[in-house]
Amino acid sequence: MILPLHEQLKARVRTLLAERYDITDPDLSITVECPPNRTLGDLGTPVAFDLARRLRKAPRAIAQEIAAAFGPVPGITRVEAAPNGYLNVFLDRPSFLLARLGLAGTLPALPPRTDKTIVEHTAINPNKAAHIGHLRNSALGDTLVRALRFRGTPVEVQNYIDDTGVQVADVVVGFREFEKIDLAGARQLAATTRFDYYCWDLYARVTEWYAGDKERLKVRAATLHDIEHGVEPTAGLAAFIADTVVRAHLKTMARLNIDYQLLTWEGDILRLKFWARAFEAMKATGAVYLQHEGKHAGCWVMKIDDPDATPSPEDDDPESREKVIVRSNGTAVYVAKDMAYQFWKSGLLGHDFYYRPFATRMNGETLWATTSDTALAASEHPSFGAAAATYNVIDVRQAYLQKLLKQALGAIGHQAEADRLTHFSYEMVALSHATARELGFAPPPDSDEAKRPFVEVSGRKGLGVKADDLIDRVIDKAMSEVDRRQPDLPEAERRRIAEAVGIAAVRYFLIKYSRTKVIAFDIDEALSFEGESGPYLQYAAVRANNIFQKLHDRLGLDEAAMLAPLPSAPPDFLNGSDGDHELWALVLEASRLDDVVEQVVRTLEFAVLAKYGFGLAQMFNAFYHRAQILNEERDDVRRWRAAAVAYFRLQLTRMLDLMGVAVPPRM
RNA sequence: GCGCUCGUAGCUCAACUGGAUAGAGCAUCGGCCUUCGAAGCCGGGGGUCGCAGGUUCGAGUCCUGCCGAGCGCACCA
Repeated sequence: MILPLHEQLKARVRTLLAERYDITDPDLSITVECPPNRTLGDLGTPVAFDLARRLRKAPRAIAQEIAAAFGPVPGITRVEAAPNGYLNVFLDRPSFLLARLGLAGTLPALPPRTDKTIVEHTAINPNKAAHIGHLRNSALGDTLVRALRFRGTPVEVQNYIDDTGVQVADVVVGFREFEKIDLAGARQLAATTRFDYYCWDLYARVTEWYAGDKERLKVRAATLHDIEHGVEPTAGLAAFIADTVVRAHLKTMARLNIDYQLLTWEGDILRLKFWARAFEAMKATGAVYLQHEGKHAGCWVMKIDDPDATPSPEDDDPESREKVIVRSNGTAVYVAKDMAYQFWKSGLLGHDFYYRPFATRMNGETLWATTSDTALAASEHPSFGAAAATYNVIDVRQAYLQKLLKQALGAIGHQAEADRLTHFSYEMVALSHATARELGFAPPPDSDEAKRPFVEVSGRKGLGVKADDLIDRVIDKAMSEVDRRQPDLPEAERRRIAEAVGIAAVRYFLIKYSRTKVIAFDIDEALSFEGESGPYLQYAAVRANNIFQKLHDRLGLDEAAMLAPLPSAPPDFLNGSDGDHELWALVLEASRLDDVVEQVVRTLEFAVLAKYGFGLAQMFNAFYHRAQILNEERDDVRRWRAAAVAYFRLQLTRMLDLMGVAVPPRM
């Protein structure tokens, strides 16, 4: 872990700037970087560049003055001004490594974080099986949760269930209109088939059915009305479908080590009249007002204060600067429910759900769900909602609505909460043309679709790759690789390994791309276990494990015994006395995990985490080929190498855990 | 029409948010399994960073204008 040293370095530079140049500017930011190679230094800062104009001196001269005045700082052996003006710092290698392995000294701790943070992710309509687009959301969301927890932030993970929307209504229509299946029939079906897959196909058929005759949309409207108002038998059937599909989604996500603490059901928000509360707050603060004129006459509207969010395509008339929140018939629009939900998340609603146990989490704890039924309500439950900060993980197409949410918080007088609401936006997943062709989704040759750079996934059309199908394929492929390499292991063990490898492949694939980039999903790439892939990272960790395993098996040396003498061992080899800094470079790179996590949380760019893990694994693999441990005869060299490998393994394992990936004993 | 995002090697993507010689994977060509596992390692070839200006010690990164692509902008959800 390197961040404590960053802080020490910054503090020292700050003090020097104050002493020598009388610069006490509190917002002067001192950035600490990692120089491109170890001969230049271990940490570096371009601070002299920032001061060059202010001090009317060359950056190099400033860097030299700072270096000369630097003085002793624990953990730092040398400070140097590079010819180009960088101020570079060299660390005390042995004490750095020993402290991080817990063999000597202590690590300075960073202040604890206490602000409760809600992360909402997944939020798949509970009317069909999950597809790869949903997986991107969940993989990013879950990695965010893990990253926040890694740095000590208390997190509450929620999954929002839209059980009362048109998508569920459409499947209900399918069951009743052309399958003629009632609740009892649906139960029967759920007991005997892949219910979420069945709904996937049915949903696509309903979409086609509507397209055949627009009049049929009236059936949807009536169904939606019955669901919202609890009219049986429609409402009961809808509830059953949503419940069953949600449980299927949970199972799918659990395969990837993704789970939740609370399911928030839209139906409960409706029945508990959260919107009425939110509406009162918005009226009271003037955030919404009744429009009397123009095309929005009779509607309650909210002013859009951001001109780039003009909702009307035609022109810039005054009405286009407002968003309708309550229609002239008195019903609230879609985003209104989101506002009520968000007010609750931010602790501003003054009203709470009831809660019921829903399932058991992967760690054995209870997965809770909201309820509006007092008969189901548990008398004791953890407290939910009312967070200091919120992340909503939703794809970029919802950016406009998320902006409205933020504005609503500000408009009711809670700018601080608005500032701490983050829309974690990411681009969608489409299919590469090659994969679309392979799956039988190729668009007609001369169509507009065929000319686009990728083929769009559409749940509505049943066009896409189901999450479980992808996971099955990737695990099957991993299984055949494991069978080849580990024929002596029992089947169940090989299966466990294949699952771990498959998860690594899928999860790495889903976060390796920048979130602003559309993923043109390519099945061959997703199934690849070579090069920049999850299994590559696992493989490096497995190799590191094997070294210690072999040390134990062949020489009877366990890790502790191997490393214990190091505090009194000669440090020359780690210090690069032979001109080789490869070992130290590995240690330093491994230590950067906390720095990377900070960057990732700041920018929400999880591709950076993926690349870091890959680069670290690459560094280890190169080292592994060049340097022996088992057969190394120089005792101190062998022990320092073992120490570096131990630290690398620790850090890479932590990094993989941030992606929900485990390191198998073999693979 | 307005807004957001993207354009970097044959393909898919990076570049620590303005820093040191623009790097990886795949593909391709050539080496390395009697030494801790070849899901690996080493090396070669491959670049007008979409185009044109500008800002400054420094620009793939920032500003402006073009070109190309994607997405969004309802009294839908």
